[in-house]
Amino acid sequence: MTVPPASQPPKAQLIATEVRRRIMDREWRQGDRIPDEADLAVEFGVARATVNKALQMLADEGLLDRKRRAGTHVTINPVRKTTFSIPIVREQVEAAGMTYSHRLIARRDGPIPPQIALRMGLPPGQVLIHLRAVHYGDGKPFQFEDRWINRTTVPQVEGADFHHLNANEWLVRNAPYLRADVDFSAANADARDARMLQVRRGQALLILHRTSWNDQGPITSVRLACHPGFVISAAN
Amino acid sequence: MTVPPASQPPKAQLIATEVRRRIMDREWRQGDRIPDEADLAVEFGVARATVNKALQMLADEGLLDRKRRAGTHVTINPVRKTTFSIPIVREQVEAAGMTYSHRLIARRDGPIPPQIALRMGLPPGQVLIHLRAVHYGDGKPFQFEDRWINRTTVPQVEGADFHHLNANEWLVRNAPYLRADVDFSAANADARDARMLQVRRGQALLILHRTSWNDQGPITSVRLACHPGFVISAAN
DNA sequence: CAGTGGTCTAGACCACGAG
DNA sequence: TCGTGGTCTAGACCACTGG
Repeated sequence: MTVPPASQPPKAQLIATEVRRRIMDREWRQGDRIPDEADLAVEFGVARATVNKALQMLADEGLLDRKRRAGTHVTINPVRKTTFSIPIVREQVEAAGMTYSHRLIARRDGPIPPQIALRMGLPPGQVLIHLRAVHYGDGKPFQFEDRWINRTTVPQVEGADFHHLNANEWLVRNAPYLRADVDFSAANADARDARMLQVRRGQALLILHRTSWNDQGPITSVRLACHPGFVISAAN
Repeated sequence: MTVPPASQPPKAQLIATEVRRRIMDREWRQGDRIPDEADLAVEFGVARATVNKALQMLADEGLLDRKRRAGTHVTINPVRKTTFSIPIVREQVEAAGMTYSHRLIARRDGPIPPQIALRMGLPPGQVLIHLRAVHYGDGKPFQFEDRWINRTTVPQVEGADFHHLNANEWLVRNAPYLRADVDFSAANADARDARMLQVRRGQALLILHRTSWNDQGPITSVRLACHPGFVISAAN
């Protein structure tokens, strides 16, 4: 594969693309072992480190399996990883050309229910800060948030005012996390969901549960009930 | 007594961890500019390339913003990217300790509805292969699949028998894709969903839409209706 | 313009694990 | 055991973009 003159894309990218093409075109088939880095470096006329970078990218994508000594193989079941980012509600609303607003419904201390305790890895009944809020786009409910915040790991939370800056944005700016779990599910709107989101009871809602930790322990766990029509997209 | 050097984690990892710690501990705050690669290389006693690798990892995580000339800054809104992989149904069922089976309900040609046409970027009404199948765990419905396959980009599909190997696995092995879209939403079970999944009408279902392309065009577009209780998890 | 990250190289040593 | 990928280095040139 020759690269005519000065190439715009980085060589590692070009090599990755070429390898992808060979896989797509079945020159290298599922399960096949491909040439080792040194050989490819010679073929492409680059340093081995460059080939290494290209192949690592493809391995990250899930297209290649790499093992020392065993070499690099085309993945049998190329179940590719997909990445997405949970959008900040406000940004999502504004991206849709609507005006964002939110309303803090309640903020009080309370004992965490078992399900939340399980998610956060805390003893059930431990008292955390409990928030409820609704996010609006052009005045229409967009997302209903039910959140628990652990003051042990985020002591500064005591002074935070969530009426103007919403909890998510405050946390994101004031309590960096190391790790987070997210899961998606569906649920029929219960009475409260229905009231908050102004939908009928039983309406199918996309539910997002998210829990985050720092090195001290769990920071926050939130259940987001999304208005129908809300869609989470990802690509790759 | 000499110190056994043998550092298990790669230096780039250690540096990434240390930088993460400095951000967590607010030594470097949101928006701050951090020292440039050359300085960090001196501080940590490594080559600049090693620092570069570490910082790129953190930038990929969304923790740092890097720009030429402007330097590296701690992200203001550290909205971190999350990665997940759509599990192969069979693997998911088996991971739960259940026995997987599936049933092909229908396979026939048909014109694609507008919504699918939009997703695939094909003209509405174009005739594709239309499949319906149900995936079971221990004989109980787990997922209901409604799929369209484009024989133009996957001519080999004509000879495929989806009774024994399900369409997803056949495609994954026989039609490598370059790009895929996924989205999540929620819907109330309609009559067909309810029948296929053996749930009551109106039950909230997690819906997954997935469309994939190769260099020839769209390969397949599928709607997966998941049995209640089904959860998609991601982490970071 | 010049400082900063982006990329590449040639060479080296090492760790893992298949055979 | 020893081939293969994992990682690191020191040095270099380049591309972008802020000031």
